[in-house]
Amino acid sequence: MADAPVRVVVVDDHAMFRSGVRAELASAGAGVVDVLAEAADVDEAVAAVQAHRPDVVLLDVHLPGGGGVEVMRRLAATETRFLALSVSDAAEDVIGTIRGGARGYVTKTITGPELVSAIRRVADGDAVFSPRLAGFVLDAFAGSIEVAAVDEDLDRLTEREREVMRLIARGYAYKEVAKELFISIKTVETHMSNVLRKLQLSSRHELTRWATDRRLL
Amino acid sequence: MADAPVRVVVVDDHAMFRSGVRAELASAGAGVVDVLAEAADVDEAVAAVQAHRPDVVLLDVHLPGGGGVEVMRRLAATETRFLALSVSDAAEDVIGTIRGGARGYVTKTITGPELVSAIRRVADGDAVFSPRLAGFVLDAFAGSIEVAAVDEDLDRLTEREREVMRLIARGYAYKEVAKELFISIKTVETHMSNVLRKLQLSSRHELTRWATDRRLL
DNA sequence: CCCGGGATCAGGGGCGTCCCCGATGGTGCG
DNA sequence: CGCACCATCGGGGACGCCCCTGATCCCGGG
Repeated sequence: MADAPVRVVVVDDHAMFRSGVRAELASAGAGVVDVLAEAADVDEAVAAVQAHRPDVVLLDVHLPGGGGVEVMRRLAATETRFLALSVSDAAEDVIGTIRGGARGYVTKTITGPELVSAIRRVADGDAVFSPRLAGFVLDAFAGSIEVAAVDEDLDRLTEREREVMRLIARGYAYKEVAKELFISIKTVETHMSNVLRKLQLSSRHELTRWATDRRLL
Repeated sequence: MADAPVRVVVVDDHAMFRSGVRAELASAGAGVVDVLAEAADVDEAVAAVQAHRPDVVLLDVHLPGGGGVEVMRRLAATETRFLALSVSDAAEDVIGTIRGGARGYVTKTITGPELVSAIRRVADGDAVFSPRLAGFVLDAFAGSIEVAAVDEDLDRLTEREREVMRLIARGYAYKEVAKELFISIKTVETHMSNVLRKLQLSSRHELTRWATDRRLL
């Protein structure tokens, strides 16, 4: 337990959240986790890591300047380990981040002590996932061909079509989607028609199953 | 690793499956897991456990004579530990079995070595769950009030209503449910109307989400 | 400058969903 | 026997879903 402190850089675009992380880590006691620096976007993150050479980077997934994946790409040469810390538990984000090189992925619902534990385990070379995520991360790697096919299909959707698709898959009625996106019902119908055609599905029910099977919600 | 062998009774109504379990456990080597007896229904299981006093009972959930839960109820006085082994990963089965006193629950997709490991861990007093199941078992206990409420709601449905409910929740159209259950569409509509009213839901989409949230599929 | 693609919208039609009303027969219970 | 409950079915209606045709606007590439 009384090893050398783990040296950490915290990357997140919300200052409030960075403060919270810093406070939680500090309350674990001095000499357990040492926050060397913080960063709020991709450029700052790269600079901070190159300057401080931390053991672990706590990395937000959604980050101005390209996201956490971009940070990892530009620091691929270093031997720093990345622990993704995100509000999202969508498969797109998780799989993408792991592929980008993260050694772990936990959601922001994590408690302070759990985070400390996760950081130490990543520093030791372990992979750490939130319990909910572990299962489908393994599934995704077991069936990685299928995941690739999904991404291909998903790429054929436009941004607007993806928005509509997500809401429909969650059970929104066309009317509700229209209100949510400030567009007409008819426009929603058009987008949905395109979505179903591009994904080769024939009803919103199949879409729901398609999306839940792939944890896109 | 070289502790005393774990003494086991295998309970399952399929002889073929019992043979498979026995073979897999034997291939782990002599003196690791010792299969004392097999049983194919509730009465046999109770008798076998009382006769052999095993460390662990490998217990199928769906069993003629009342299911695995009944076996555990009638053996509650013993200090035997139960490891449920089932094809089902439905929440109803998992939660019910755990409540009945099982110390673990693994699905039949498990490999031989994993099963050996699971048996040893249960014998040592650990709780063992298939990765997919661990998450929602914990969820269920965290929100056990809600689970109780679910069961209460479910109990208010008749058998026929539950059948219809399951099919609808899986995305079947009324017409398809009718064909599947050899009844008229109108009857399906009546049942669905009752289901929605009893569960205080207002659409088949809410029903789908309700069911998937609780893993009733 | 035209052409393609994306986003927006409209009308109309076929079918699915969900509700209202009502009806029949079976079954168990006091 | 009367009564409650269940399963079964029907008509009809309001609205949702999905498709088709067709239209406008904007934007970027050849």
